[in-house]
Amino acid sequence: MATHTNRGDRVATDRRTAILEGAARLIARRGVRGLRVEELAAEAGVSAALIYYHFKDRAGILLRTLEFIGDRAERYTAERCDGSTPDRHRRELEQSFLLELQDLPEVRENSIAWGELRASAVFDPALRGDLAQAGAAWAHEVAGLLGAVLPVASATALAESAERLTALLEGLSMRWLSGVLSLEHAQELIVEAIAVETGRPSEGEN
Amino acid sequence: MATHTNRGDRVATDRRTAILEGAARLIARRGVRGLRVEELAAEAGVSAALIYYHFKDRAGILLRTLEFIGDRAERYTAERCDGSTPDRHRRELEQSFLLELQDLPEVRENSIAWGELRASAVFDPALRGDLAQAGAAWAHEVAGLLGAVLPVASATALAESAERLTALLEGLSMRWLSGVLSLEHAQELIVEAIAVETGRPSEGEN
DNA sequence: GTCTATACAAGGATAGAC
DNA sequence: GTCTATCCTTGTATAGAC
Repeated sequence: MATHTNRGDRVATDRRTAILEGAARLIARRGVRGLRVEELAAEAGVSAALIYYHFKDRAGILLRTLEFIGDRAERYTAERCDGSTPDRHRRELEQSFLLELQDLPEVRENSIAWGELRASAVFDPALRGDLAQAGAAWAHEVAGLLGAVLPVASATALAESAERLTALLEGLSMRWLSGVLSLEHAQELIVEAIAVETGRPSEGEN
Repeated sequence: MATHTNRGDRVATDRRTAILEGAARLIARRGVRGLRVEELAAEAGVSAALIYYHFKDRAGILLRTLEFIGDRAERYTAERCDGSTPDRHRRELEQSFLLELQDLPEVRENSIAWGELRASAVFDPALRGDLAQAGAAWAHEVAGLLGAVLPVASATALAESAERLTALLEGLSMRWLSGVLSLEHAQELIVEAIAVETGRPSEGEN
């Protein structure tokens, strides 16, 4: 369709991105339900009309923003630091979870947005596609890491372990974000859960 | 203050309860954020003005409803069927979790409301008190049940196990409610998690 | 305590100029 | 593509009669 790319298009794309970044920030601050188009316009430094021009309506904004956040998450999720030390694999597994439990703006934004997406999907089936897809990809990745730690485990056992660990992380993340659980404690709990799931209760366990 | 209780008070109390029940249903259907006072009025068969008369404002409705739901949850949570069969205690523990994973209107309502409360608390610190209190009580109860299964475990180990299991249940519950995980699978996963946490990997595990 | 009627505000969305 | 101005729906909350 687009036979050429002029400066106007570049500017437009930049504005689009600015809007999405602003939306991510605002969702982290006020939630999906608390996102106001006017406010987003101010945050992104554009007019409200422009947002409608680019994203059709409020639902469009939400959908694109959640996609945007999903893509962005792959950046800090994609930590490949191979090597073959003995329990190197376990560390890698732990890392992949601990990366989601950090008090960094981007991580918070992504976690909050994910929680919001999950909660909204309870009432809005339109969101379930994204949710299921991203969730499955994540679980699959975790199952792979688990497989490296437990080479003898069956594929289904690995898949179920992965489901439990990812579901647990979501639960812990929500407790952290809702101010009921400290970040440090959440980190300890997930690490210990990994230990339990991989059959290595660490010191102090029963 | 109230020196007597006449028929008018009885009716008023009934209406109050009807409103709270309606609110619970509506929250389960549309979420906390989707709760509309007019709609609630219709659902409860009263006028909107009456709701404001009884609950002051929208926030008041929410707070009372969440209390109401919390109290109601104790009913089906309070299953005491003692006896001292060998792994009687484990069954009791499993039951206490499986009670939260049933496709009954009341259970759904409570689970959804709980998820909404959790999600709302991320942006509204006013809700964190209720959340922390109810969560702590639940975790404590679970720790007790765990203690019966693992008499030799330390108190902290039990508390941490309880935290992991309750957080996992919340995560699984959200996945079920958001239509990404079947109820049966959620039940299997929590039962298996209990097995793993109590150190008895069931058949098929690695 | 409970209702009807209504004021009032906020927010989503569009029109039309540039 | 982008803005300013504006419309209009929806939803919270109150006034005042009964």
